[in-house]
Amino acid sequence: MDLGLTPVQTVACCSPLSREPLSQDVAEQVSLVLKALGDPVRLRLMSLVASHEGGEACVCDLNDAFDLSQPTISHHLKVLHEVGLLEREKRGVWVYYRARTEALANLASLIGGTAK
Amino acid sequence: MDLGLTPVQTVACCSPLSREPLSQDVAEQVSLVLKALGDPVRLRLMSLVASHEGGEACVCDLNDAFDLSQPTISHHLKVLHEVGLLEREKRGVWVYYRARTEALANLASLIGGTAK
DNA sequence: TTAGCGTATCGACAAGCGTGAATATTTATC
DNA sequence: GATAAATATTCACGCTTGTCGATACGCTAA
Repeated sequence: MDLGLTPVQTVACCSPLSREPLSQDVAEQVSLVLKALGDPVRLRLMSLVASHEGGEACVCDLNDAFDLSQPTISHHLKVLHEVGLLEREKRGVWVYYRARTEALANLASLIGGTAK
Repeated sequence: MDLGLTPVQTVACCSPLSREPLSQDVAEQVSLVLKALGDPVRLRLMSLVASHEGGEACVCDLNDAFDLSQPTISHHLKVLHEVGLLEREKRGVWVYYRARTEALANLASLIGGTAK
């Protein structure tokens, strides 16, 4: 079933939790996305980026929002990126992360949705 | 901020991720719920219960759906219960778990919502 | 080229987590 | 009572994960 898609892309193609039992394969993919969000720091990072103007934020801004080392923040951003929740773009020395709002929307409808 | 509420109850009272940055306190509570769902087995358990007729299922049925020991399933159900995603009711020797669909809906609107 | 800055990677460590075997608890039946 | 069945708890064991310090990489400006 895996075609090199990121976990978030898998989320887009299935009925909500309450509609029918999740297959093991799908559950494994979706759980990766939820696990990525299941950390206070990453959840705040995601929220900071998503609520920032333009839906994107520079790493330099994000570092200052936490009492954590720069490598730690970088690590969390990588986790969110690998799972497909954040896009990464480098501009000069700075790196900007953008939230994939459709991914969040898909995840939301999988969790709480009733349709499809 | 904690008043003895379960983590899912905390989810109900805040704006979506993309609306404004999550506070650290809220992020900590919400991440507990997401962490609970961030496991393939628990995600399937949640889906099995939620999609079952009447929105509830007996543990006896759930055990058979996995290649895992009974204590392990019991453990996962406990995690989902403690976080407030599942309600527990004992009828005779059997235990039934029911999905809190409003909790799922609240979580969904926090993740993917734009309103409020 | 060198220096400096922003970001990522590596290595290591403690803490947390999923799992099963053994055991306990609760309820129904004999 | 005793026995059996359904579910929960305890304990122990690897594996994963969050964190930081040290270091490397990439870009820009002197």
